[in-house]
Amino acid sequence: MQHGSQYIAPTLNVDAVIFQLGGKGLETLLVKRSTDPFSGKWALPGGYNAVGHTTSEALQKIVLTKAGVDISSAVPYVEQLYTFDTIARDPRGHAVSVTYMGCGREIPTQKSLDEAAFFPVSELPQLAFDHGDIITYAHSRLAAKLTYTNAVHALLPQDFTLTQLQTAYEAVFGRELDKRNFRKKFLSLNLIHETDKTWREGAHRPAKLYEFNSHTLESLSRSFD
Amino acid sequence: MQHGSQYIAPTLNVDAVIFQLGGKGLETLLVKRSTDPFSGKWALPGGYNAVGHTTSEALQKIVLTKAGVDISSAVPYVEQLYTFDTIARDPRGHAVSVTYMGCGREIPTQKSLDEAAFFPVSELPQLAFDHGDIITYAHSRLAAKLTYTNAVHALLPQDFTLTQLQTAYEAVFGRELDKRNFRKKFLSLNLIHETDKTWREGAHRPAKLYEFNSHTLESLSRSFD
DNA sequence: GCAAAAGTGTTTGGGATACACCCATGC
DNA sequence: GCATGGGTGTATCCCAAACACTTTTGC
Repeated sequence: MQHGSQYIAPTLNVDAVIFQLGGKGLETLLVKRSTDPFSGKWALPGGYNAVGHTTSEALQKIVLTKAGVDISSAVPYVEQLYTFDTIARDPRGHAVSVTYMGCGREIPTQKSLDEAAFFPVSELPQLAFDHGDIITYAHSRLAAKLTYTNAVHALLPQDFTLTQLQTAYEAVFGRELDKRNFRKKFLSLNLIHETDKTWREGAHRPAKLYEFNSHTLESLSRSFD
Repeated sequence: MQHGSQYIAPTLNVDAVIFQLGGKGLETLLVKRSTDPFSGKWALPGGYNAVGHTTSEALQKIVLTKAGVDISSAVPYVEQLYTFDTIARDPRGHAVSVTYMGCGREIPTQKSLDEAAFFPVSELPQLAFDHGDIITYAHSRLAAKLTYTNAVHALLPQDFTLTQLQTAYEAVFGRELDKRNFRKKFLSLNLIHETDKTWREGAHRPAKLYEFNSHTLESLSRSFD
């Protein structure tokens, strides 16, 4: 097939699954659609990717505009997820969506075009398009990433307690872990070190605070859980 | 941004990294370009994805036409790899490429538009576009897949010897494995069973032939190497 | 002193690794 | 009988999993 003659490209979209931890575990950012199709339904923040912009650039701009979230400052870990391309996924016509997955913590949302909110992945509303599938896929990918990389750092503050760290893993994995085994194993990976600070909260012993040695993504020497 | 006003989509391409085992280890399918850009250079089989066709459909058709390889019959394992989208990757203009990785064995190539051949990944010619990066990425992904799935089956015949199986792993991993440990570990995964056939070849003891219990993709209970 | 979360060790079983010789065949 | 690749077992170490009590604080 030659370009130019009668080649027509499908629409190119980008969509983002942005995770953070909240009171009810892992949450994902959604926006309420105000136009058809799926007007009134919640959806992943996303939109058109025009020629001349990379998918990351388009994503950055769209998520800021539509959901009021600035990925470059508030979402330290972002990776491309998968490209969804079934013909029928958008009732307006063939649209290929390059999806991304990102993680952050206490992500601030500015004023935006659409109403935006974080929903616990365990209590998602009805979703537009195939966005439910995309979230499920992103969740499983995040769980996998936590087992063989230091990606958790993006879900935690700079200084964190071992309990917070364990809670992050439990929220993503959806199951409880043994405290003693978790600490022994994680500390043996040499990814984090103690600080001289402690965290006091409530009527109980204060917790030591830890820091990651590096905030760049690394593969673990042996996989975790 | 609204569709319709002045939205123009980038060109959508698909490209395939098709692996098989050959005399010099892991090989990948390339086609020789006969037109600019990169005329005369080797490239991955790929081409335009027009509206109305999924990327798999487009891939299927393009690889058959340009390289003479019928994916549906000769490439039992195919998965989507990554979407490459840097603006400058195609000198003709912004083209987003959805790439796929596939594995087969003794893949027949029919007559095709372009000259097509398998090259050992250790001896690749100069490649067009960013196709060298794509192959490197596909190779690392394949190695990872072999550690946690039964995907090797796609590189082997229906009946195979344990030596063939080990050789397949060694070719993909690029290093040698211990024979006794390999056999003990692989057999303990319960993915394969002995047949009553044997393989005679050369002046030495004949080898037992094995079969996979299932040819559908499965995740291993514990990861391999 | 009591409630609440932080912190800490030992035992046991199984898989990972390292390693060398005998077996069945063709010529 | 000899060359060639097929086939096999053991000892050691480390990691994974299971499991319960003491410590430090606020009130």
